Amino acid sequence: MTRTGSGRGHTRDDVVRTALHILDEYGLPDLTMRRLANALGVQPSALYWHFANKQNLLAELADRIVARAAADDPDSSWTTSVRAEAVALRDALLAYRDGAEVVAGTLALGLGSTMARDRFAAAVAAGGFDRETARRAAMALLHFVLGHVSYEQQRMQYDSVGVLADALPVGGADPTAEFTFGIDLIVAGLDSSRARR
Amino acid sequence: MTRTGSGRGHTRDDVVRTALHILDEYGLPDLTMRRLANALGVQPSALYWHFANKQNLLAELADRIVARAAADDPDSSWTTSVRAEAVALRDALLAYRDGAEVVAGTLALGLGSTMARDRFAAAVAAGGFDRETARRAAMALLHFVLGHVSYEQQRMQYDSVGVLADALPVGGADPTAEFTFGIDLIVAGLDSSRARR
DNA sequence: ACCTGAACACCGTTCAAGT
DNA sequence: ACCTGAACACCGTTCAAGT
Repeated sequence: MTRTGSGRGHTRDDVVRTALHILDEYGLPDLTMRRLANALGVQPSALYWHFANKQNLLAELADRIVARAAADDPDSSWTTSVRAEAVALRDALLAYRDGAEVVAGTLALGLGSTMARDRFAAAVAAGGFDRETARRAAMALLHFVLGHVSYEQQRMQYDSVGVLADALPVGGADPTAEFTFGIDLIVAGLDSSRARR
Repeated sequence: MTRTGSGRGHTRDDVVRTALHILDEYGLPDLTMRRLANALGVQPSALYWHFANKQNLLAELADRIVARAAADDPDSSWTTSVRAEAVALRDALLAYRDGAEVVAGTLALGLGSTMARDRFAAAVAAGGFDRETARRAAMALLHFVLGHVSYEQQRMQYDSVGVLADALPVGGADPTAEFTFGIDLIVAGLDSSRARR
């Protein structure tokens, strides 16, 4: 599967694309180096020519997943553009099975997905906030988005396997509404801190 | 290690306490069933008499970690009590290595840590919000806290091993200030939605 | 430039059987 | 009530060597 380029062997890009395919089809727990090697028709050890370790591969996946997020609604108020950024990121994460967990898992390493934070920071900064405030707000938004979507995706998976704790219809039935609610809370918080200046 | 009760063998409680000790000492990746069995002087298979699987064990750990969070500042405004709840939860998560990840990982299952959400919901509800709003706000708070502290703890671990991406002093140097900032944002957002009614 | 073969040091879980 | 022994079906990673 996925042989590109003119040379004989696989490209780093081949590996990444096959990995993304496995991720989306079978989920993060099934994305093992051995399974990936198998899908490429190659020995597991071959993967270590392309990537130093699994963590680095996952960081690359995280970058590609986040890169798909495109909000771009210029000439709109900073609040609607922050909201648009959040929705676009959520959509990008939802586009791949376990997308949020992959991104969340590599965030702390500083390897993948600096992009998401930067986009949030830029959108907030357009509201006239200083750089430090924009950075902190971006992190808060990011933590909420990653937390929410991870939760959302874990639940999808769990109740497709039917393992959800019995007495728990507790979670609201409308994830999108809950997501919007959370984002609006943070945006409103920012806006009120702006008014107070 | 840790033998309690009158009978011959280990208690479920012994297992949990030993697991918590390994978690705190060596971190989540090193908390394996085999290592845990070893610490108890028992075969790995013996653990499956006490717990159906590892996931259930982790859920129990999550419950214990969260249970330590005690805010209890009665007769204070709902905003300060939400803040106190958040700080107490963060402290509880920080009390064990990888505490946030353990709790975050079992949250979606509905097994462990319903307690954290309920405490937040109660604190918010004291502000006179309807139940649905309180629930959603509680989830937003929870996602932020878990995301923030997971990030915080991952970074501690990573740069103790010296694997942090080189060009990345990007993260602010004061985690507590960033945490407070995020919580204040959400609380302010809630407060402004209250004023608008 | 890209991969094989073989090994090392691990995982979680099941299940019959023991005391 | 609590555990053993043995097995099953896996992991990520290293490293010399091959083409």
